[in-house]
Amino acid sequence: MGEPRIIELAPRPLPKDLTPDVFVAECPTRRVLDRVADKWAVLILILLADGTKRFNALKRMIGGVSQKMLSQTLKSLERDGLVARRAIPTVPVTVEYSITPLGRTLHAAVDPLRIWAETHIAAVEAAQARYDAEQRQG
Amino acid sequence: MGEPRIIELAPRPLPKDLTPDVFVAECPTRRVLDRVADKWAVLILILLADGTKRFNALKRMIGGVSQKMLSQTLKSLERDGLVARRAIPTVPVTVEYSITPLGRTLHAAVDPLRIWAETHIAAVEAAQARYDAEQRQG
DNA sequence: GCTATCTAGTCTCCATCGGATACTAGCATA
DNA sequence: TATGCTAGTATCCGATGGAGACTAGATAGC
Repeated sequence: MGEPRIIELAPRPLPKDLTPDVFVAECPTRRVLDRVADKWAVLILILLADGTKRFNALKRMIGGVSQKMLSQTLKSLERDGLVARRAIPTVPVTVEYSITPLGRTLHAAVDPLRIWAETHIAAVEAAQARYDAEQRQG
Repeated sequence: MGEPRIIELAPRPLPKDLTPDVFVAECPTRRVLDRVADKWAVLILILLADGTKRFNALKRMIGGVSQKMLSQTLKSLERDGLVARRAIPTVPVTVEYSITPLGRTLHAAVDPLRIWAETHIAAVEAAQARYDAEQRQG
């Protein structure tokens, strides 16, 4: 239990061919997609793209995130090379998280998701209302 | 347990202001982002954007998906108005799933994620190897 | 002097989530 | 008669995620 899963070196079955394919469960790209299609990762990346932030600042800005998930997600993002962690030996110690160049390329792919949610929210809620009404009398 | 969670009409606290903000846990846009930043939803949308498909076809194409998650995710996507379900009364019954116009707008926002995973996989794996090596020697 | 507070987490407990497996119906095929 | 097809559902159990207590070491307040 001292070892969080992300530290474990998972046995990595080599892909049969060299074409990356997210639809193959064992493909490394699929593992990356699994990690990246994650609400906390998306929210953290969007915030850090806007500037370096400290742990508790992120915690305050992301409504509903637990310390455990924030800590876990940041560690994964750091391992994936998307986020950089810098500990400053003050008392108490402060830790700064910033986005890396690689992380910035992912942010470009991820921010449209936030935009989409914010612009199409009305259409989604309308669809849900329609669906629920049909279910009740259907 | 007969009622899956997506059917429940969750008590929906009204947002204090009218600005959608995914960082607020109670904001409807956040709920949408939570649903949409999901690996199965992403993979299903990408496949259906390419053409109408049947349940078992999707199951075969998406490596590692369980029937339960496929069925649940399709139902959610249908409720959100992103996917249309058509049951054809053959024997045995066949069911066709297709993407809606709204779903197509989301697909445009989601496909870059797949592209990103497939193009940056090498950089991510390199970062992971670097991180793991550092961890081992402290 | 004693207590509270700040930081960035970790630890433990528990509810929920997701995966594996078995099962359903009704007809076609071997 | 047994087997397979369809599109799921029911059930069990392990993995995941959230709530809250707890850690260190220095500082500020009473």
